Amino acid sequence: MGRLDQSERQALIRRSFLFKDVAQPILDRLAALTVTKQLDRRETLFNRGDEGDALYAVVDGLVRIWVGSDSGKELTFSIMEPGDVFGEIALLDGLPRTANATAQEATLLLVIQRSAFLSVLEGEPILARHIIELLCERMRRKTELLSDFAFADLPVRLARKLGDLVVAHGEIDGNEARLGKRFSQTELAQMLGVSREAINKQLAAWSHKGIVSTEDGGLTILDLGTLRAHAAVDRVDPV
Amino acid sequence: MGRLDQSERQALIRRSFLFKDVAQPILDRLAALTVTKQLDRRETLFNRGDEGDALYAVVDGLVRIWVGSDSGKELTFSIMEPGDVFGEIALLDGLPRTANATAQEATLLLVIQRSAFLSVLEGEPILARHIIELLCERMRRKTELLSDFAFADLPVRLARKLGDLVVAHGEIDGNEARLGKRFSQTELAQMLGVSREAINKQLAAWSHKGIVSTEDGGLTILDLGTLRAHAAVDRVDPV
DNA sequence: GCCGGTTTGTGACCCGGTTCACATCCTCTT
DNA sequence: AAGAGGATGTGAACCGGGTCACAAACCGGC
Repeated sequence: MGRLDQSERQALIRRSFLFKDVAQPILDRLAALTVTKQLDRRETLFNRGDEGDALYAVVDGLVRIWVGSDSGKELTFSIMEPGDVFGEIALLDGLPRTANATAQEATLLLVIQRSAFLSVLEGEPILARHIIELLCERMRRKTELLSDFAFADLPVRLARKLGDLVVAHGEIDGNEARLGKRFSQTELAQMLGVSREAINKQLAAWSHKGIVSTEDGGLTILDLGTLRAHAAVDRVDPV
Repeated sequence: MGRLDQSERQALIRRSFLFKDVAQPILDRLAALTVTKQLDRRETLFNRGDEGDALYAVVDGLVRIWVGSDSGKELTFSIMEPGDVFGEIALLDGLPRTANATAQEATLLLVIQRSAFLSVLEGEPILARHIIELLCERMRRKTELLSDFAFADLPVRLARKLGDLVVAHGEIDGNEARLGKRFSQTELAQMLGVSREAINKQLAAWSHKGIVSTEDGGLTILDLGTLRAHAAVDRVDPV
């Protein structure tokens, strides 16, 4: 992992769904205006309130998007993984960033400057379409998150979150799935907006029932079916 | 309030910020494809899961956008008022509606069919820009709502909500503001995702302190300053 | 192979908000 | 004017999760 040459950057841009179907010469121009950025684990990329002058694409690593209260609690909105694009809101409307972004682990990013992106956006209606789709997708996620917050209790929310994480970041193997140590209990707690202790106790309860296991530090789902049944309780149809 | 003729519909469309700067002939074409729809108080316009084949603009009245859990609780995301446009998510991405929409009172809507809207969208980059801005604005609101949910307790959230409602739907008069009977305690509770009783008790507490009054059925803020101070506690800078 | 920082595990206690159960009171309808 | 359906006001009991306070295990680095 390190700096990337022009053709590698082009390839990366082309891979993102956002730039699918955009004319090749335009992509080349865009790639030329792109730089890369390396972040250490825990390094912060931007903070809520900052000016939003760039769009980012994850090449390698994980970036956590979150907000904090000044009593020190944190809420994680999402974890961006390779291929994901983020930072679009402030970039598009010119207002301050709505959330913080910090690298969850050592991370390599592709950085697209605001001016470069907007000039392409102006001339490429297809890009605008993709942006709109991206925003719609994000809206749906946030709506989902919000109704979970309002309606579902901890066991249900944790079951759902684990189900999602396992698909995105784990290895599923029949009715089992391994998440390993990718996410600490503190991190899980921040995703759900609850205390670390509450997560620990729920996992302990499920562990006794044989639904999950926390052997050797890593988290393993032993009974995905039952976990998903927990998640399905009172589920508003996934839309 | 009733049906509108072509020129009135044109005027309404032109008034919405979404169609600002769109070429006149295109607007005329769009207006011609538009119909109006009258809803009674409590009438539902669409439900979560429905196909999203239209975009709506409120001409007169109020529309509540909400989701429900199957244990019967409801959470109100927003109240659309005259001039507001809604229903864009499902319209744009072609997926099912993410929320329910019901008329809060007798309401007149302008209905723009999906096909008509999309054909204009294709040829008008400026409209795409406005859509993007609308979506960004909605994202910011939802982010705000979500962090309130995660971080703020009832008094703070209620103070904030009342502050917002008073600006949007009340009459402010120096340090006082009248909301009248526009919003019942049940409706307030649904906006915050808490029980009706909790709202009642908080209002009673503030009433004793002289911050609000619930005389003659309507809600009046007697001390806007203090209310806003409550709302400002632990406020993540409004972004 | 030991030391400091992080992560996990767990119990005791507390508290905000829910749930339940009523008592008014208000407002529309007929 | 009466009655019905909402909306409001309020107390008692309960409980999910938060907070606090540790103990233990683990992990990387020198």
